[in-house]
Amino acid sequence: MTASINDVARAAGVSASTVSRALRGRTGVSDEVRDRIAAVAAQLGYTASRSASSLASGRTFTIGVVVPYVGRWFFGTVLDAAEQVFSAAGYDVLLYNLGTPETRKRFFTKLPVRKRVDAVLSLLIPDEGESAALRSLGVPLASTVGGARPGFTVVGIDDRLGAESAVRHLVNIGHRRIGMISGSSGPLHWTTPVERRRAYLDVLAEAGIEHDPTLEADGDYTLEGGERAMTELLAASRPPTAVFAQSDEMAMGALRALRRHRLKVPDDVSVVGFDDHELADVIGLTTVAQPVAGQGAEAARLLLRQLDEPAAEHPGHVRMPIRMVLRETTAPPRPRGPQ
Amino acid sequence: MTASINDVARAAGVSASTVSRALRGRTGVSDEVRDRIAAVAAQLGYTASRSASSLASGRTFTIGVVVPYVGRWFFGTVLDAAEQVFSAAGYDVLLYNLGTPETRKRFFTKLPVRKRVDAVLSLLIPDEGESAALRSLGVPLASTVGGARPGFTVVGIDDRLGAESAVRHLVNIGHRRIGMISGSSGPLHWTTPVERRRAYLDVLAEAGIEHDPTLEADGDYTLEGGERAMTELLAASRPPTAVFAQSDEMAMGALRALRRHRLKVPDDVSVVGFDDHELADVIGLTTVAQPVAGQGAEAARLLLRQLDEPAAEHPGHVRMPIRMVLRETTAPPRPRGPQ
DNA sequence: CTGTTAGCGCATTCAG
DNA sequence: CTGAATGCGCTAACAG
Repeated sequence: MTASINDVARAAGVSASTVSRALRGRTGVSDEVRDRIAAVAAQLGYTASRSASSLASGRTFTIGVVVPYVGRWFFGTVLDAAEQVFSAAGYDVLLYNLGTPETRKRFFTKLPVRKRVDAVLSLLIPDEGESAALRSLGVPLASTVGGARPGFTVVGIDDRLGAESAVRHLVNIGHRRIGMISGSSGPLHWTTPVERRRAYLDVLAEAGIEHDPTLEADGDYTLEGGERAMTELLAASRPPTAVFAQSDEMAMGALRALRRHRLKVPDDVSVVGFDDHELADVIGLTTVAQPVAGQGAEAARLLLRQLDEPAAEHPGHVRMPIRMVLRETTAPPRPRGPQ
Repeated sequence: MTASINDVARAAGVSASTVSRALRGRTGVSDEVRDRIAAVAAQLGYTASRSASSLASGRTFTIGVVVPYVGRWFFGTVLDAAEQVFSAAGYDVLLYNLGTPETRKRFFTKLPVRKRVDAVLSLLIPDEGESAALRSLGVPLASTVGGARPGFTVVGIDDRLGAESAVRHLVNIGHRRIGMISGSSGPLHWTTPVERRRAYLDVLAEAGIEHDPTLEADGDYTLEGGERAMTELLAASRPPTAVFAQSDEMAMGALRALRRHRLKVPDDVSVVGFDDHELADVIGLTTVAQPVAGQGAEAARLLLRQLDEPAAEHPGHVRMPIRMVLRETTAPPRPRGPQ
């Protein structure tokens, strides 16, 4: 089949170990021999078998990346940035897309990454058991979601602060009936929606607004879910004049629902999202911007650093900055609300 | 470290080969022994090392997927669908994100997938040299983009037909000054924009409309590119009353540019896209819908089939259906055009 | 049905 | 600076 290290050794008139040393840039090979080997290898189209070198060295030069759903803009963007960092450092990426409960369960019970990767980057929040499973791999772990977790380097944002800015903005421009579309359908350990909800409740309380449970709906972090949730909210006896959606995709779903109900944004209802999706600007969506690609790149970098300097001290939790972006989907409520 | 096959063998009181056979469901192991081995393996948390088994068997149970840009909706969606098919069949996915010319070049010269994968799915169109490089791997190849290529199983759509529908729609509702935002900045072998442009020219000719080169601009298949391109078109001495964008993302960029110029869509300018992006509906974009996830899943399935039955006959080119989706960004031109 | 014997292709000792 | 030996963990023949 394809050339092996012995083929190269024979053609270059040296031993296999010399080829191995030469090609990996190890010291102890004369320049002349190194050049000759490089030339022969190139000519034969030789590439070391990753399986064989992993087996021999114990290193795989592969990073496992676990994603809840690659197709979603947020995760695709994080993955994109992380992959660039990894590949620039010579690592390959093994992708695990865990969209359904079954695939997720299978992944964590079978752990196909065992003995296959040097580190794992998780774009989903593992529960206790899943965390333990990952820790049992004995490799560096990082994550770009959720709060601090033992054994993980977590790169994230201050969800509480972000959500507070969003809701406070609505309060500041005069809204009192403020709804929320949350993304809480996941397991309990998924802290993001919990944090954002707490911020919502806090800001309402702080503004002296009584909390109305009929103003909350679950949007499942999807466009369709956001649309359904908004429809629910509109069906309330006293619908909201403003809505905080915990993600831009849900906010866009809400906008669609509003359009279907022939309600004007922001005249009838204001909408604020979270993320600063690449299309938020096209739509004119007011939102809380977070560095999505930045978090992926940073997490990847921290992971590589752990691989390079296993002994050094490594941060457990890094927080990246967020900022409020005002666009055209929010405005003061009408003198008298709809209805 | 972690348990090896010998640990399991010893604990179960059998030989390593029996463990190997038992765990892989091969025949020739008594049920009693099989159960015992399974129990011991589970208890020890044993998973076979992929490196070792690949080295011994020659199979990797890994598929290499080459993507130009994971963060883009189109590719993320294709990848998502393909990954699901692969993982359901027990294959892992090695992801190569080739966003820049450098990473792309490095990938095709070093071919890190050599000896690492059982098959390759390409979501980008390789040029002649790149195709040859992939073919040299000696594994089944598939692609979801571009036209038929030797050595590849290509799953795609009829780009010509799709583009014709889009432009014809604009002609049918009365437009005569029809611009196009293309995605042609890539290398020449990228046939998609070429096909779509030919369709554009054909439909214009068929309608007796003279082609005006100032009505064409390159949008680079990105949102920003689409915006720039639209801005260019608006600067023409006689700007278009309708625009065909070769992708929804460019169309969205065009919409943004139009908004910035305070032009109404579709009153002042009609816009039609291509893809049926998940947000096209939110925005009300008229577009040519293609089965994006469907193409990824189908390509993955065909690849697996080639792996299962290497000897059988395999299709070289599969075309999936497309359809025109009319929404709110297209309408007949004003009685007298803008200006 | 099960154990024994050989490698798979490479990295890593250890000599020289 | 270089080569020879050894083993990484597993699978695939071959015996029994």
